[in-house]
Amino acid sequence: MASGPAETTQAATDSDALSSPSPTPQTRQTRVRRREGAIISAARNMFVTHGYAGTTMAMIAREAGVADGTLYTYFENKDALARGVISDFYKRLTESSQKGVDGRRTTRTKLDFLARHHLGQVMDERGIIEMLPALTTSLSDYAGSELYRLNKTYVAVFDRIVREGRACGDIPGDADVSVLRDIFYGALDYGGKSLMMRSLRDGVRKADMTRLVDRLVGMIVGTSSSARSVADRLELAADRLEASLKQVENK
Amino acid sequence: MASGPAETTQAATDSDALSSPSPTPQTRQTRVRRREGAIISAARNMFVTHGYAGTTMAMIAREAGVADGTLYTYFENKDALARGVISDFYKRLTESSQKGVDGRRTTRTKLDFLARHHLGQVMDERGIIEMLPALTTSLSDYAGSELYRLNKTYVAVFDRIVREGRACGDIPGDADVSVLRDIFYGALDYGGKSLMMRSLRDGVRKADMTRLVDRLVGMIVGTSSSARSVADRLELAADRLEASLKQVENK
DNA sequence: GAGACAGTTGAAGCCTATTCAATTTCATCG
DNA sequence: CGATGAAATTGAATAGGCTTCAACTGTCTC
Repeated sequence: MASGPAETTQAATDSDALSSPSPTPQTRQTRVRRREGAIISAARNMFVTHGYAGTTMAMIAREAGVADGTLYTYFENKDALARGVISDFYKRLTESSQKGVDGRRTTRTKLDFLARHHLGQVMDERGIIEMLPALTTSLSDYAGSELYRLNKTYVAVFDRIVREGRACGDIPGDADVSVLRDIFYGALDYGGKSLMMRSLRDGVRKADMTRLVDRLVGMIVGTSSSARSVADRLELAADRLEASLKQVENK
Repeated sequence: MASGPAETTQAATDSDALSSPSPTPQTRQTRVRRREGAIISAARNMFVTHGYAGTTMAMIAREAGVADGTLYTYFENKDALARGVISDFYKRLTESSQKGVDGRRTTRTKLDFLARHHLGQVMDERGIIEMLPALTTSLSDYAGSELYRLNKTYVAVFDRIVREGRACGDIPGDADVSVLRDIFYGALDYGGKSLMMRSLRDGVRKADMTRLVDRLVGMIVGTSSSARSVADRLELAADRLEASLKQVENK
């Protein structure tokens, strides 16, 4: 009881709260939406740091500043809450990916950006995506789920690049797009785990990431490294520099 | 109580029980080992059909024909039991992979076999490997675990093929083996999931698997499909024929 | 056959997801 | 401005599954 007029302190994560800068005239609906954001954010924090099994609903409730029971007015159960966190992740990932891809000119630089971005995001919030298998008892119900739809939307970013790249002759061969997609995302997910394991020993090595991405993208667009245009190489170098700078600034 | 002198019905999986064909003179030790096999086998069945979260220790105990408490004399807890199942899987996988690879002559046919074998095994016992993320709260404790060691032993099969292939000029380029490994297994795991999803709609398509494997292996050994030797192509065709035959015979 | 002991048992304890009756909040209306 | 009721919230009670452990059983040794 008590707890005052719900002081949603943690609500302001960064995703979609804060839309109305006015402090008082919150309608009930916006407050509810804001609280949902707080719950998802709290759940994400807990899941990322303690894993799915290691976080209790009570932990999430405490972190979100609500009572245990409140969680169940927003999500049917723990699984559904985890799915909500994954959905949120996919949405952010798709949007930022598409935005970054749109800012690149050539097929190679688009793929290069997409690969680095995917790796970075998945490594940052590792554990989010890894919850997925645990939530998917049968493939057949996953096939009809919202998560599957969101995943399809996300990988569509890659599919478009490949189709356009093929149309303008950048991507040789006639392999099915789905094959290239499997190779691309499979290698990135697996490689991301490898990179994290290695970074435990040797610290994060940008060079390792670059080697993987170069080889992978090189396998898809036919040209060997030496055949890249000067413009391409400059653009890629700029990308990498910016990424490194951003990392340095965050420290 | 009762349950008689442990009738380990389910024990005879195929892995490592049955070593002594004599029926009566079981020493206490062999009975214990056999029972451990029965428990792992029961757990595997339950995990594969109901998933990790969906199977209770009581279910496993019933399937194995033991009391709930007995499970804890063999495995510390549910997680450890799941790890035992995965260990067993890796051991069988490594052995059968190495055996198959040893029976192939060229780099390409070795890789081709390894890819198909991995895909087939992972698809058959899908869910086993997928439990892994749920059991790995922190990367750092995974790095020191038996599972990590077993995984390294398994992928060493691939590593050897690559090193030998490079030595005899079959594999061009100077990319780090770890990069190729990430691409190889990543693409197979991700592709395996894709194949299973698609097979829900269209039924299993051998052709889809072939497309993925051909492309993937082709990316590693440099030669394009047209440049393969006749002997290679014959051997590959024989492999595929035999695999298909085995499937038909099993029905 | 007695003693020792590894292996087994299953009911009890504990922890956590989930429910739900009671309470509080708040937009609306007289 | 207070009354009204729907929506939202609460947290104690419930239920179910993992894990423990004191008692028991079968086997081996002398």
